[in-house]
Amino acid sequence: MELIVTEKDNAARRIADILSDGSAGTDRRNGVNVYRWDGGGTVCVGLSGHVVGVDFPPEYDDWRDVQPVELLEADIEKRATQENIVRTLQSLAREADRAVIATDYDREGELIGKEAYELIEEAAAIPIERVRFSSITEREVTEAFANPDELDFDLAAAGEARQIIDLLWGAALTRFLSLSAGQLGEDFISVGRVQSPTLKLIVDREREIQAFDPDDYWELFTTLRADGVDFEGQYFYEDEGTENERVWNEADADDAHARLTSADRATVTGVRRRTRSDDPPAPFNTTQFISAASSLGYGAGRAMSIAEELYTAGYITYPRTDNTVYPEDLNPEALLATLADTGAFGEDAASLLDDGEVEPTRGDTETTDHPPIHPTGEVPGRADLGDDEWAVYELVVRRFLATCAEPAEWEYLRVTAEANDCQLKANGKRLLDPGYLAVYPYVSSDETLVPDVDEGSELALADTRLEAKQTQPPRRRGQSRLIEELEARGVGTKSTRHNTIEKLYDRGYIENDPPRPTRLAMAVVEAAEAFAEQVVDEEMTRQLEQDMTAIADGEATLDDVTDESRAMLGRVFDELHDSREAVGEQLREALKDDKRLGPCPECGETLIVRRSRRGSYFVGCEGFPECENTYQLPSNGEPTVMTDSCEEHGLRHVKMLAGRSTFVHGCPVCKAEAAAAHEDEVIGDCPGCGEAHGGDLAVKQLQSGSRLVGCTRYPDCDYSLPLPRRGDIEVLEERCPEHDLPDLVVHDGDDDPWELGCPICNYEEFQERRATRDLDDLDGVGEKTAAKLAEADIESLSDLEAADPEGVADRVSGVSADRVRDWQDQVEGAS
DNA sequence: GCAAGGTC
Repeated sequence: MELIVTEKDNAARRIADILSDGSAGTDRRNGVNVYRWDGGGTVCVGLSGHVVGVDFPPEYDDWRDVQPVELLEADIEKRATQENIVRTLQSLAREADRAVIATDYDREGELIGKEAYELIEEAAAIPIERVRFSSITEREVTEAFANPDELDFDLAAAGEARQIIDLLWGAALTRFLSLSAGQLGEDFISVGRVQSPTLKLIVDREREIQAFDPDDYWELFTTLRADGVDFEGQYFYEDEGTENERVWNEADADDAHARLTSADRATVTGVRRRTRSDDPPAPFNTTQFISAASSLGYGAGRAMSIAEELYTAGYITYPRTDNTVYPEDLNPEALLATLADTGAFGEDAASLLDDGEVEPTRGDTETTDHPPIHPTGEVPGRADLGDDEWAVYELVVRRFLATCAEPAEWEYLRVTAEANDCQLKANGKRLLDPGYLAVYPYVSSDETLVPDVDEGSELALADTRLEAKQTQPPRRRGQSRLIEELEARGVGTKSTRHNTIEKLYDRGYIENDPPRPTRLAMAVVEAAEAFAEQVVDEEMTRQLEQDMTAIADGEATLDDVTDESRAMLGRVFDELHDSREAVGEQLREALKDDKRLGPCPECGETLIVRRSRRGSYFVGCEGFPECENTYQLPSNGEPTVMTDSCEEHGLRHVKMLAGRSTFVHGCPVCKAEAAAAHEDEVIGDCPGCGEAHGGDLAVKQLQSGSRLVGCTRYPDCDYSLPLPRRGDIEVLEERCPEHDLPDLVVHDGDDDPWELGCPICNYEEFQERRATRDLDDLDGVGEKTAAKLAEADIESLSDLEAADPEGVADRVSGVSADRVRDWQDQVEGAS
């Protein structure tokens, strides 16, 4: 029997399909898909990326028992991280008489291949070959299998060196900083070769913003008119041969303003017209896809998770790729013809075919990993996808269409004029031929109208505006700009950059969007700059890339490179040794800063977020025990202190992080004052007390900001029904015939009022809805996944909540236990 | 409970 091993299940299925000519059957072993054909003579199994990982021996597990520097001398072991897959691979290997490694054609793929190689070798003494192909098409795959090669152990060793260096630096320095600051729980302080330079990029920009000193300047605009058309003219002047719009001196600006205001005509001094072509974009790699999706309002992580779903469903190609050149195998005419038969893109695709020969654009990067992201021949209908999935799918299709289209042609018209010794200019643009813009509406095709005028003609001039402005600090980069920057600097990979940014959010290093660094992040970067400069410097990645190339080329060994790296890290620890106290103090102070709100209204000391002995959060005064002032916080979520603050109390707002149900609590003093001013309004009898006690139900507002309908005998009776956190609650005259309670209405800003109705009926409905809400409300569950889950009797969110993750993973192909746990977290977050 | 890299 021949055993074929691929990097992922999806690739295994497609390769089995090609090599078996569609005859392969599927069975499952330990919850892993195995594809079999040739009467069982050939089997194909997919890994899930790395199925083994590097780590220190267990005796190094306790952070307090081990000096971080001791990790430098520790052995590094490989251990199975995906035991089901390892077991399946090894049992198949024992049945096989030869094996073929068909993992992805890149460095990490070679290492994953070597991991499979060693696992097979451990189980059976059989020959093992390697095949390489850069896209899973019939021609490439059959050709690769007809000419098998050997595994490239040097290339795999380059990847292993990276693993070892990343683990050593990351673990040792993370432990050192965490220990020095006394942060040992889940709030440890992490650093790493990729995350720390990424964080420094954000911190450096913040430093520029903080150091920025704005300058005043003025700009002047006026309305010009010719042939009954109004257009905008902007004042400019020439200084040493360059054209300037900004006037840096107020007296000069006032002078120009006076001269333009006193003029009512301008004479055209120049007309320049030129046409320029605007080339269609290159095919999508991961970074450009994330960037385009961001202009549709999707964050990097969300865009990638939708793309993965579309890929798993078979609608688009693999979404993690650096390649921006379509492979030879891709026949754009054939794909356009397929799309031309569909409703949504039919006309656009057909129009491109009508234009004659199709020559797709090429980007700068041609790699062997995967083709650029493009639609496959399987086209979903609009009803097969949710709104977000469709929007992203349409983006991928339209990008493909755009790459097959002609350039757009623009005409630019520049008119200059003179009025009372002042020069004015107007720039117009007109779309002569839309070209690719006709199929790619994500790029603006807005025109600016400037009428056709002749040199020497007269324009009417009116409405001169003098605008006082200030130079602006550099902007914070948004997630997609950061990812583009990381790619340009060679930091991280196509598969990890978006995760790195999410990790920075999770670790409390950045907040908001565009991300800004916390005080902790500033302190971590400062500490690293002072003592372990390499770990925040992207130069470390560049050096590592060079070293890996040397290993891959046989010019250095894994030991040469890792020994040198160990020595360098050893020198970092020599420096750090004496500074442990100072570093710890700096980090602890920054951590506190991130929790400080502002002055205590009682004593003038500082209010800070604290945690009670029972684990709940509250706001207390740093003047404790002299000042015992405290404020409650909501019970759900982790509090973080935001940068914007309450004008009345000068206190920073508090946000409660609770996954999808994250919300802004605001100023705790305002909330406490509102609760104190609120009078409980009795609306009926309490059904919880029974007749004996005769408690009443009232609309209550708590200090924590929560609102509820609860019993007036609280805490003796704790009957309560939840109410929304936002908006004004109005109690109506109408009463519920069943519960004898009044209907409630919530007024929230400009939106239509929200009719809650009777609070008991409303609560019952809410629970009902929650129990039956559709599964595909969840991130990462499309219709196909929902259908597969239904076969395992999981049809609602409450079914999912009650399910055993391991059991689901065993029964449903393509769904892991971790994935199920993610979904369960989402359900919990939403309730 | 550390990293980064695969994958889901």
